[in-house]
Amino acid sequence: MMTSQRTPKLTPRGAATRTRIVEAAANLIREHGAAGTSLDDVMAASRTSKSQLYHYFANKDDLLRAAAWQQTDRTMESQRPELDQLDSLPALRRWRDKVITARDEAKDLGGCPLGSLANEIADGDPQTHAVLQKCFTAWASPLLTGLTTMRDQGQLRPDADPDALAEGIMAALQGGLLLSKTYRTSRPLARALDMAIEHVESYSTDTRKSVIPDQRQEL
Amino acid sequence: MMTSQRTPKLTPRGAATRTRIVEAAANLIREHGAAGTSLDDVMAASRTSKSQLYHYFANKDDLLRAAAWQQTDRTMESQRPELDQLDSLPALRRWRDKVITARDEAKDLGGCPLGSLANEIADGDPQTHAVLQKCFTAWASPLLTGLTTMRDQGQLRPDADPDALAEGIMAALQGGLLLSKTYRTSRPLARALDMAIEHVESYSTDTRKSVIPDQRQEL
DNA sequence: CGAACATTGGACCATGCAGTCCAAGCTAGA
DNA sequence: TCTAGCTTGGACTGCATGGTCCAATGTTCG
Repeated sequence: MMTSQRTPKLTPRGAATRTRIVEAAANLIREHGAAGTSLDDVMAASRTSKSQLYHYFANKDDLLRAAAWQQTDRTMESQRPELDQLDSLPALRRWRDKVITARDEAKDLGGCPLGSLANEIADGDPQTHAVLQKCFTAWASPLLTGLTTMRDQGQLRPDADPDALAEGIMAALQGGLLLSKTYRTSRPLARALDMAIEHVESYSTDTRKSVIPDQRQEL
Repeated sequence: MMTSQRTPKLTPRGAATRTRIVEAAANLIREHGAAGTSLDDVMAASRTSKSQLYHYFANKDDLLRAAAWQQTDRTMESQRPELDQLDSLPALRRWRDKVITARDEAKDLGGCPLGSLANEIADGDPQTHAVLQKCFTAWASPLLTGLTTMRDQGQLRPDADPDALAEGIMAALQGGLLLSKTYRTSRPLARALDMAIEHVESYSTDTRKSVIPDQRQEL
């Protein structure tokens, strides 16, 4: 009822097939985009038949939505455990490192699978559009939680807006991934994330490393 | 020879037709993406026939490349004159305002036409990929120039890296546009650009408004 | 004028695609 | 065991798409 329209009984075998389909679709979409992935491709990659696709999903859009969820889960999973404990500047930096490493390892695959989808789907089906929003929000949620904790614990000044900070980090992440995908280097992503984290740091109450670090040297 | 393979004579009439095609293609791509734009759509929108398309362009990819250039030109044009004078913090803020206003006005159209293309084309034809890189570089170039000037004039500390700063701003811009497209508000874009500009500001030598603005209030 | 050549119209083709349909196989519970 | 319904195979349809081809029509220039 969430991703599929009716919810047939779903025996173990059926559930396994459904999972195989979604994972295959998510992989293909990550590599070739939604428009570049045909149902025949999904069939081949998941060793299923057309009737199976349409047994478990209402249509291609429905499958796309399921794949988006899957991709979100997978992405977040790949950033754990760091993702779940983003409540200090060092923790943010560790997460940054993990994100960059992940990109390096999967460099041949495009940038952010969610970003690609969002760009591609943005118009079209409003239902799918809503799913994309939720995916982004889910992804950003640990960030928001961590930043809120930091502020409440006094690591960040009271006037720090966790919501704005989290959104800034997400934007840096997405933009960095896009540029990294285009230029085929992790450098843009690294710079963007550093920028975002320094931005958080500028709200830090720890004056030891508050901004204007070595301003002395050029006075 | 730049976008088209052979370069036939190109009489005034031919040049006009070619232009009509490219502009129509760029518009359609901005709205529906590259994959979502068919040659028939382009034909209809530009009032041309298929033989005309293939007379002026080798294939769809070739047309896509031409449209990317066109879109870059158009985007940069829409940000002038601010774009050409990004050599101070106030100038950067004026540019920011213009970018956000532009997005507000064309809210129904997707985010960054170049970003969408980059995301879509990233794999596929390496020639097209190269064009996308050049487009981004061209767009960022005024930014780089301005930041370099700022550093050389002493507005920014000597250890400021104009290249890194420019890339950070571009990432914020792209990511902000993507999120704004997804959430249908300019807020993410505004926040991302503010973050990037504050980042530049953190390298400012003007101590009057160097970061840690009103840290007093919570001590 | 007449010959190159740029330009245009539009029929045509092969292919790939999403989506439909029905009959056959499998499984679980009564 | 028997049956209801979950599960699967795969042929088939209708359509859109990128790309080809050729003949007709302008246009330029010697």
